[in-house]
Amino acid sequence: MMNTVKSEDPTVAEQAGRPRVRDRIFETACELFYRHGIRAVGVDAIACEAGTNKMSFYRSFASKDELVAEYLRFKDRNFWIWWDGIVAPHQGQPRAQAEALFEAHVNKTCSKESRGCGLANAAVEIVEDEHPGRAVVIAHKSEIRRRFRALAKAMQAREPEQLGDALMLLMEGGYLARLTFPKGGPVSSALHAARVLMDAHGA
Amino acid sequence: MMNTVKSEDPTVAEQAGRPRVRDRIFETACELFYRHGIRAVGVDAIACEAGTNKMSFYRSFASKDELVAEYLRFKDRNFWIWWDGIVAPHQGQPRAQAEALFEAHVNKTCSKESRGCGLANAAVEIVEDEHPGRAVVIAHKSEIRRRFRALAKAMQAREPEQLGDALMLLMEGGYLARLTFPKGGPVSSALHAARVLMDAHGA
DNA sequence: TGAGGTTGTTACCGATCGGTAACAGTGGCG
DNA sequence: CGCCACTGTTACCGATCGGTAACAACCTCA
Repeated sequence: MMNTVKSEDPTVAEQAGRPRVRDRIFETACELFYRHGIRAVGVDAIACEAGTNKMSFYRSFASKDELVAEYLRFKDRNFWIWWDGIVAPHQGQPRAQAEALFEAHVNKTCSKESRGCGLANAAVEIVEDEHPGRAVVIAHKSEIRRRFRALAKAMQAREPEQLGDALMLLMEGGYLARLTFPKGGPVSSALHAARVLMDAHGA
Repeated sequence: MMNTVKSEDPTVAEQAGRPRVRDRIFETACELFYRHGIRAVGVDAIACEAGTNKMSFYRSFASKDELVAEYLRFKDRNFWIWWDGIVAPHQGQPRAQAEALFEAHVNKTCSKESRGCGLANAAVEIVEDEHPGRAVVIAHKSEIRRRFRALAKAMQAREPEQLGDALMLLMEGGYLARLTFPKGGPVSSALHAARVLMDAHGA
């Protein structure tokens, strides 16, 4: 009754050795949400696609909105892991970091499976302020802005806030454009545009 | 029985003196779709908000998808009327035209009621290729790209395709950013960024 | 062996989805 | 007046939405 070796504490169990049902559901939900949109995917569809049923779903998640919020937090975490991984090899060289970011961004966004940015898409779909996912989206985009501005400042660019915002607009625009254009869309020009902007700002 | 003065031909009636029900429904639908999103608004809500009922709705529109497509065509027409109106005063001066476009874009997108671009939002919500609205969105965004590139070429800019794409990314990014940021968001920097880009391309 | 926790299964809830049938009322115009 | 187009009303359809109750099967571990 006291301490067994595994899975006694629910909070520990949630992040550790939890068998698989919850993980399968979550993984399936992430893919469906990203590919088809949040509102377009129902709880039944998620559970079914994950090889289980709705009841098991609600044994693992309090509500669909809560799952959506968790999906968005997952996307957020992954994004910054991606960002940090791109930036790391060029530590202390903000200009090179920005270029690497845009090169990776173009590659990622041009890939066949890309449906833009899941968090940006959620910004379109989730309008209600009370939705638990809305705060995640806002925090994510605010952090992007902050980092781009910090990057511009580190480059010692003239008008770093303007440059940072401009870089962010380029990236966000690429995500959006990917939804209507196939691989050869305007996103392809993002890296070039970013370079031109940074040059012009003396960075 | 032959030609009376009004409303004998259904196709004429549809675009001319049709009393008001259809128009009220359509107007209401446009506002609700833009404010809350397409998937979030049901037929019942539209009809009710327009002061009528679902039956009258389906007497005027073949289906919700068809109404959505008409909404998007409406947004498309309005956009080009806006664009042409901004561009007209600076005929023959492509650089001034582009600047006027971005100034107006910033103003429009920063307004309190703005929810970005209805067509871009639809690009997120409508995933199915068969949806009658999807083609409208794709055509709209393709035309935007074409016009920006043409504008860049008219400026005699270096690498006009790249500049045109970059300007488009800036504008689209502004639409997207508006969904997460209040008035003072990154959109504010769009005009400045566009100027810098055009300068750098020798336009 | 026995107990507890995790699953699968089935049926159900009220609400809403997009869409339709049938009928009553109303207005304009010949 | 009488016709007819338009509108409102009500009730309904099958499907799906998010969410729950109750019970049987299972696996693990003591």
